[in-house]
Amino acid sequence: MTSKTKTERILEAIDQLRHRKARPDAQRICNYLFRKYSINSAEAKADLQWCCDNGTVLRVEYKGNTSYRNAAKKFLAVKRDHLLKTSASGNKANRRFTQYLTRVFGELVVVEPDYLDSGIPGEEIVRNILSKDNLYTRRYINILLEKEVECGELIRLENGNYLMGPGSNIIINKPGPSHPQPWADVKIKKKLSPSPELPDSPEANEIEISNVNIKDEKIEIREERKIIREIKISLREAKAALLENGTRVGGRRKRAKKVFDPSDNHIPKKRGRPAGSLNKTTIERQQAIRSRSSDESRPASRTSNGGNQFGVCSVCHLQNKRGPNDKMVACRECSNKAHFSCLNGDDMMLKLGPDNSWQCPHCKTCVVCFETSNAGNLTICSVCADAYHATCHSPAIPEKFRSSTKWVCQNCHMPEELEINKIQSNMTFHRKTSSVHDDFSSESLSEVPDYTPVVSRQSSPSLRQHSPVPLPNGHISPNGSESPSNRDSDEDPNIDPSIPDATHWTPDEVYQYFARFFPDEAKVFKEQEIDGRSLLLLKRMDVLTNLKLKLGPADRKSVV
DNA sequence: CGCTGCGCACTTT
DNA sequence: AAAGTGCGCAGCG
Repeated sequence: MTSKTKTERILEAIDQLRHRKARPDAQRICNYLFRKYSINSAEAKADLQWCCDNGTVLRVEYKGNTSYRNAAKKFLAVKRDHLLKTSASGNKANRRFTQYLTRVFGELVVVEPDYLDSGIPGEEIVRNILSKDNLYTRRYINILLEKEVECGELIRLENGNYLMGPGSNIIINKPGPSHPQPWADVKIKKKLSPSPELPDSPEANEIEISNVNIKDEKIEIREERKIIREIKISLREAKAALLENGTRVGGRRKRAKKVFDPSDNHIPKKRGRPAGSLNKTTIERQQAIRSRSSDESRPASRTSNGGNQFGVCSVCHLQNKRGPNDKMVACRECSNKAHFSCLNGDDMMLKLGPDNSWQCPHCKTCVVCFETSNAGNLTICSVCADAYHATCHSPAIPEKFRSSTKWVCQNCHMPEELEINKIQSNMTFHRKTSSVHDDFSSESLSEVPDYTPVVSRQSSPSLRQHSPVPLPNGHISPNGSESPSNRDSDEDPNIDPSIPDATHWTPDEVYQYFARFFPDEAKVFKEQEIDGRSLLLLKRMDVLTNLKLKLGPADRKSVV
């Protein structure tokens, strides 16, 4: 088994030690690797460090000493608890079909072990079922497959192929002796959470979904992806075993417990530490050992904790920092990392999100269907960096924008009625036709019925038309001469009264206002001659894309 | 003597 | 409360 990767060897060592109830510390892991693979201590430690850095192994402090954990198993346990709570919500698969499917999987996997790796194409499943009997129509099979995916019995991989989900046992009916074969029973004790939009059962309604926000959903999706990775790893192991001609893999058989004197059998044998043996002296001893060895252990732990700052950039493939402030950004989904500076290019697939989180091109998913680019080319919004399949976006993304760096998604797109030209022409029109409000400069815009809803309420959530405001130079803005109480009567209570009314500001007043907070950026408003009204018409997209402001990660927040 | 299994106290979830 | 952890002991080769 020298073909094992270093990660596999390390994980094997950890699993073995855990199985033995021995602490999986560096020393024991090294011993194990030396015994089993003749790997020297230095190399083993380097491998262990490598595994810690790439996240497959977790370094933990437990009971005062350092242990190493199989990250996958750690994750599975946490997720299992979480999902046990959530899986109570209805949405059951067709039990009969699930069993049917399980059998089909077993058969197909025996014919083609690679299916354990790549998943089974839907068409192959359909064909197999159709060839057996006409219990199901092709259409119905597809519907049932969809349902299996939704309830987690089946998993659709990124390539569109299917794997049996964590809730099911693949039964591999291998010809030959029918002795139990552990590898033939691929069990992963997990349940994928049901599709969020599905549950409509009474139980599901009891679940508080009002607090579920987008962030939670994204975390959920990320975790589900990790589960899929776990399943793939487990299946790969099963495949390896299958290819080994059915020989058992894994640890030694447990020896039968020997009872030397049957009369002893009922007497509880005192083993291990006596009660409360981990007393103060033990702890103190451990602390003493720790403080003695802290000089050697600290650098190691620092390396692992600081792992985010190191690693190879998946864009430029360099390991080193490229400048004093060039941090590594980690992909939200996988262990890929990239230099912050490498993500500022024209490649939309490498764009950071507005919250500075990043999905590498491999993990980038359509925000509608959550499928990756494997399910079709993704078009990235140049404002919010969300990705869409052309047909997932509503309306469908026109062909000419599909590889464009200028496309803006519907969420970020300025509504047509807000386009400045139209508003301006609207204003001109209003000026000419209105007999009541013919002096625009002295009127609050909020009093112009066909203008207000568009501009003051929608286009500028942060700057209002109302309330007199002391300008930077001390004087009150023109409409401040009106009685505030008068205007407040028709005011949106959601608008913060501390936000000044910029309606009638001159470009210079706009500049002065912003100069107090953003002395450098404020110049842009002066250069562009943006007066109060123009300012109110600005949309987030304009600020981000048209003002030529240098919007670094921190700046973006303050502008939006 | 080192590896392994495991009872049970302790810790974490 | 349940699950995870690993100390410390005993058996084995």
